[in-house]
Amino acid sequence: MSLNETLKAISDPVRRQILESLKNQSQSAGEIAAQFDLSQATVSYHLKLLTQVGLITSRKEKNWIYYDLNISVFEEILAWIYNFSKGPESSNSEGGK
Amino acid sequence: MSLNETLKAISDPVRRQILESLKNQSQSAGEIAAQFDLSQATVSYHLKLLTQVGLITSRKEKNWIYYDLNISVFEEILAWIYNFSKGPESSNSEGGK
DNA sequence: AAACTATTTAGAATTATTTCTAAATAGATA
DNA sequence: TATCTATTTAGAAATAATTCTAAATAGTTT
Repeated sequence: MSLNETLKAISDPVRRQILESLKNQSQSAGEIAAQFDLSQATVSYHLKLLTQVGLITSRKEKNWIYYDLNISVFEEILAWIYNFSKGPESSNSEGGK
Repeated sequence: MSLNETLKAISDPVRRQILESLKNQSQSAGEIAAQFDLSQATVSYHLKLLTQVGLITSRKEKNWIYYDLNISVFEEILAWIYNFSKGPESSNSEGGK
């Protein structure tokens, strides 16, 4: 997915908390939702967004849908940031209407 | 400034383009604004936001206000991301209403 | 001082994101 | 099959972010 989408995804505190929660173990949608003072539907919306952007993956098991962190996507963000500490060969983050 | 604010700041494509433009040279508000198809006021709003978050600094010189990139703030973002590739000693991104 | 230049501030309009409730799916169990 | 459980989808309401125009600042130049 695009860097733009990825950065937007991690710019929300609820979504970051979801990622951090998944850092230690795989969890079902319900288990994740239980950690928030938000409706299940709202958490489901955030999970969908994180999935679209590739930051998490999901797998169905019995009655539950388990979510897992997908660390590899962070590399894209790192690459963008490294561009600033490195030389002047400029990068290019789409956008700028 | 907070990680939350910083991530929100870089989640906007216009602001990322400003950062990238400042990567190579210091520029005045007008020079920066000229690169966008947006009003000067709008660009000024983005510059203010980036300044608040510490990603850029400004200095007045004659009739102009020059902006400079402040790379050090990126470290905070890097630290957050590194937490995922590293062990399980969990971090903590405020938020989660 | 008056006029000019560069930029910001205010406030409103527009657009996007988040959240909620209610209903829909889809699979599991009785 | 009927019912139950976990989760998602739809659509509306609430909140937040972006953008604009017009006016305000502040410092320069004549």
